[in-house]
Amino acid sequence: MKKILNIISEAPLFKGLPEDQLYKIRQITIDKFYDKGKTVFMEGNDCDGFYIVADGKVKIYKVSFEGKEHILHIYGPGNPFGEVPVFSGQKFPANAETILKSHLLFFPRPAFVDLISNNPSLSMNMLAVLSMRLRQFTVQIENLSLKEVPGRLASYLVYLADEQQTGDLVSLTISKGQLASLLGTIPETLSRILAKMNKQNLIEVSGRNIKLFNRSGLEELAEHGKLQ
Amino acid sequence: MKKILNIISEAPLFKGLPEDQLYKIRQITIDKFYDKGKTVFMEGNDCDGFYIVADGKVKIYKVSFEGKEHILHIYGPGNPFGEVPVFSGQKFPANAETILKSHLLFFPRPAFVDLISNNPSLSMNMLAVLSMRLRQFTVQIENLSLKEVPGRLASYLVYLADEQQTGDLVSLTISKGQLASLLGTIPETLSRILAKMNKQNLIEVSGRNIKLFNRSGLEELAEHGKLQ
DNA sequence: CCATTGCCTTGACTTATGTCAAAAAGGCGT
DNA sequence: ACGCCTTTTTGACATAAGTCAAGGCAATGG
Repeated sequence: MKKILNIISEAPLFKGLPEDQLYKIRQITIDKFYDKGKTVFMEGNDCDGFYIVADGKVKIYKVSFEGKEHILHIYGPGNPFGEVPVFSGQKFPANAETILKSHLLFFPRPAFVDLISNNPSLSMNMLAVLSMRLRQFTVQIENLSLKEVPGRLASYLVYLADEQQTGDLVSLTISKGQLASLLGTIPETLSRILAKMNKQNLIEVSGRNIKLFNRSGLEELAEHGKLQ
Repeated sequence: MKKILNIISEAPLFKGLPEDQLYKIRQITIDKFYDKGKTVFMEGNDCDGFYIVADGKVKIYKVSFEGKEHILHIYGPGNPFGEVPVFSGQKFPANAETILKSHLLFFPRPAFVDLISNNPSLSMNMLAVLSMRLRQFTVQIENLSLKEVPGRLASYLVYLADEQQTGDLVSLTISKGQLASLLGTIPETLSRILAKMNKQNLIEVSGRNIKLFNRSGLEELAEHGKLQ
């Protein structure tokens, strides 16, 4: 287990803050440990603070009336989540559940609000983080409403490849079912589209490892293309 | 034309701020006037500040490669827009265009950042506004990925009715084409669904005025229903 | 080594929604 | 009132993606 102060100092939210501030932040954090598949909070719960992933992985998702689940985000180490209602209101707008055994840092709302209102650079960081989130959401909405599933998948693959820096070999860090939900579709459809992309020599899938044969083809697909 | 100080003091972003702060804010605002259908900024433009609608109406939208347009928001008096890149980066993530003759207040980035980093309550307001936006986006994504068009339309109508406070009579403040885009669909589909809802005595449409006959039916539809 | 379990894939079918084209309705200035 | 333009509606059709059901595959544990 990493030292908490380390985790804090590396989180984007607290990046660049002076050491004495980090100490104060350290003071108010509460460690929480969860097994895989545990609920952290549920939509509608009162928000008494927010979290940062120290270790593990958390999915943020919504559930439709019929029980269909749509994953909004999957967060890993360093990412904060549940911070929205800290400022806007008191209820969580979605569900959070660990998809791996996880170590979370919890920041109680009153203490954090106190901290932020006395620290301009912390609030600037917070503003930057929220803005980034908004930007991601903009992209997500664009994807959902302007692109079809193959396009969304292609842009996810390209994004993964950029992130993982392993050339043309990417590996999914989540199950295909979860990926389907993240892309706003269902496993069957995802499976069929992967098979199609395979057949067209865009990619080669073996389990969770995917080789990108034709990066520019994928990028074009992500932009505007259709799959034959 | 309203006094600028009035507009500022009534905007959610600046709500509750002391008078001397409002004056300082007033000092940095720049008035801008646009005719209907004018571009305020475009996706990819460098962000040199953000805007608040003083009067008129502005649409924020994305355009797909084929030229298909999806409206993300429509903002009216009091609403800020373009504030995201002020904190997160320097490019605007979407396009902004007036859909009415509009009067906008412009806040240059450097002056505003200066202001906010010296004023904890302003930054708390800003955090609240951004959080609210994130919450709305969450709902929008949920709608797009978990609901079909009738559900999205129903929830929009119920939302409008709540907002307009005119009982069961709502009037669209935007064209049906724009509404279609806001709901992530096309005018033809919207038209057909309105006709269907009509036939089922859920609503009665006449031009831009819509009478809600069966509010709970609509709410159920918004939640999970299908239209026969 | 086999059985259980969860995850993924495939096939046949249905349906919601997009596309294209044309007509109808509405708004506006002359 | 007229013609012009935009918006909206309607119809016939195409298609992406969801549903349901069954089977395969792989990992895990007795």
